[in-house]
Amino acid sequence: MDVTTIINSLNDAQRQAVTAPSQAMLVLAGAGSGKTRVLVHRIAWQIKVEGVSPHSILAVTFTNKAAKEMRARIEDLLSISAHNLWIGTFHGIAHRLLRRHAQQARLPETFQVMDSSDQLRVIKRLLNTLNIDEKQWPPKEVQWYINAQKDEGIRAKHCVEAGDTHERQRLIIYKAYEELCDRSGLVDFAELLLRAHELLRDNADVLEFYQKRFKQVHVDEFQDTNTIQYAWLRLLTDGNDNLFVVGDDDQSIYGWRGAKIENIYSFQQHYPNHQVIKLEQNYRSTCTILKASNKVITNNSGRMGKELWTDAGDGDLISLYAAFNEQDEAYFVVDRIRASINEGCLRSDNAILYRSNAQSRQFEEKLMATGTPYIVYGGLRFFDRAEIKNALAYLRLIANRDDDASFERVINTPTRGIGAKALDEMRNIARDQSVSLWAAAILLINQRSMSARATNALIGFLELIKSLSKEVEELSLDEKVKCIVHKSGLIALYQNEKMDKGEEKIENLEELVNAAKLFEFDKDNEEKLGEVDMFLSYAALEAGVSQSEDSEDCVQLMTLHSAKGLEFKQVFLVGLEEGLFPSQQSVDDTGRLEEERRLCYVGMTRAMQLLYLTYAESRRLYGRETYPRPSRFLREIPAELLQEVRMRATVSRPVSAVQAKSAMFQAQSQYKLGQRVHHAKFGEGVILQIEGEGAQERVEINFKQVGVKWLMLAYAKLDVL
DNA sequence: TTGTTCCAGCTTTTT
DNA sequence: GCTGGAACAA
Repeated sequence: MDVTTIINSLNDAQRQAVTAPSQAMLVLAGAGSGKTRVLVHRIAWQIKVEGVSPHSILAVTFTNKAAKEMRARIEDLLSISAHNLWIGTFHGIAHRLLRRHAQQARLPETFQVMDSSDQLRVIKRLLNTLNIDEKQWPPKEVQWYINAQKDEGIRAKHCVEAGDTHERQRLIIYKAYEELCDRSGLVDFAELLLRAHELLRDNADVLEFYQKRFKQVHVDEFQDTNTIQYAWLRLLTDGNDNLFVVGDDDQSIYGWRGAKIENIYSFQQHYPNHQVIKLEQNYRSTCTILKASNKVITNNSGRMGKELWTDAGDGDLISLYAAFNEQDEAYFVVDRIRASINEGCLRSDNAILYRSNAQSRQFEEKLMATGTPYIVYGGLRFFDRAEIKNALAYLRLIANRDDDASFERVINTPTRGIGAKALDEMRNIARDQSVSLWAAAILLINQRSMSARATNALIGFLELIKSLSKEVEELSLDEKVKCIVHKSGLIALYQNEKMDKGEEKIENLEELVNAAKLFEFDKDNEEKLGEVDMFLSYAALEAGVSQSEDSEDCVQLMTLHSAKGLEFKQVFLVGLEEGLFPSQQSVDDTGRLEEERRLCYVGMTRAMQLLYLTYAESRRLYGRETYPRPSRFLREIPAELLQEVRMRATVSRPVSAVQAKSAMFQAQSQYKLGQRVHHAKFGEGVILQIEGEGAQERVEINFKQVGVKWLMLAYAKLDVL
């Protein structure tokens, strides 16, 4: 293996980071500076040059996508299978540790991972049994509180008793929730992390084992780690000085869910021998885009300090469009996107980024109306869909009859005459005798206290699960799922539902069977799990095949948060208005406002070639017309880097203003209406219309061969005939 | 058990 | 102004 393949493609700073001797290292990597590249090459370097066994390397990311990408790139670079390399998300790694050491973590071998909606259900049920009013204690808030405590590493027993009644009540709920989860072997996301931390903290032998095993520990997006994640990393690397972290304080946008930028500062204290390397050369954007982004982010205080630069040219100015309203904003954006597509851009070269999900609708409508394929990221994930959760609950219940959450979920889905009353009875029995709902159901039947009809319905359900268990025993995973989905009556249930919706659900269930078929079961997995359990964990920890992963070329719509880590040729950053972006809730809190500003920075630095910023002068919000002021972030961009696409003074008379403007541009343009031109690809044609100015100037041409097209003059190389 | 009506709420989101 | 959930009636 030639070392040069690992370091040749790197710049000086990158190479320095990759080839540094083992020590604590903080790589401050600006947007588009090759962050993942450094991580991948660092790991490759350690394996190939330092002779570290892949077995001794740990790499932690935040998303499954990032983990997958990193693994693929390492395999690609080294042409080896990175199979025994531990690369995963914090949650995935924690899960693995807990499976391997369930006993020492004081968990049952069969513990189940809950996702957030499972957690919410459990909390609702808990409040119910505690006779606590949901009005006074919104389950969402309780969930938020519990997770926040766990993210800080705080157990109920650590909280100081006393305080006001509200405080005390909250603690009672937290405590009861912990007990309930322990009793039924349920682990939520935050618990995975906290438990994994406690496992290492309280078991010297386990800790020593992993400290010895992991010669090198790498962390991606370090600025997004929360208290407990960082504490866990410190335990793991304690005394070894082998923590290699990559992050960007300017891209920390998850403070609201517990991420601590401070971890970057603490790192420097906790690892006194550390080295800091800044990656400031940007390989993504034009100089103009970088200048503007740098300028915006300098308004934040307490930065580590970092300024991106590039070899690339200035590129086009940033376009600013003041829309009349949100409709007009959408028209403008879609119009520009279509123009770029006509010019040969891929649809997926275009991204519309917004602050909040609700904003996507206008753009969707306009894209739909023009027949432009698009994809909206975010929203409901595959394994979060109700029909999928129902099917998985059957699968769970068959694997483990004491899984109360699953039991409750499917006992009357589809409806089989077991109502709230019977269920209440079972819950009471289960609580009084500390048994599972399944056992309680059997006791209830034997009591003969219910009507014959209810009893029979209950017996029917238990028999169904029993017979399904038997039937499914010998089948392959996908056949199991298929059988369960049909025999449980789920398919029949959705067939009777109102046409369109039910059909989609059935399709999703079929997709689930397909996912089971494609699921690669690793027999020698380190967690020592069976195939079904492995699949269930996968369902809980991975987003899964997001909404029909059509690889069709699509315009990309997403929130600024989900755009992190991505890049696009053309970016439309929309809704730049006070109250929307920055959001209303953050304007009077400096800390939160700075996070909004980082979000803006993230958004701007996604753009490779062209950046459009738009805002609306009037916007319907919650049914009311609002007249927001342009976002303060716009004022932070130097005017010389901006070009206004529409004069603000023309608001009152939009129609005539546009006409006047187009007349004005026609006069300036080097092209004239009716002029004959030649295009390299489309051949000869005649100019029908001219619009825009500067980089945005575009013309409509009637080509002899290919018909009428809109072309951006900045791209199109036209010869006047 | 199902359908209707009424009412609150409404950033960002991965695991 | 719309959506989802809960409460209620039939």
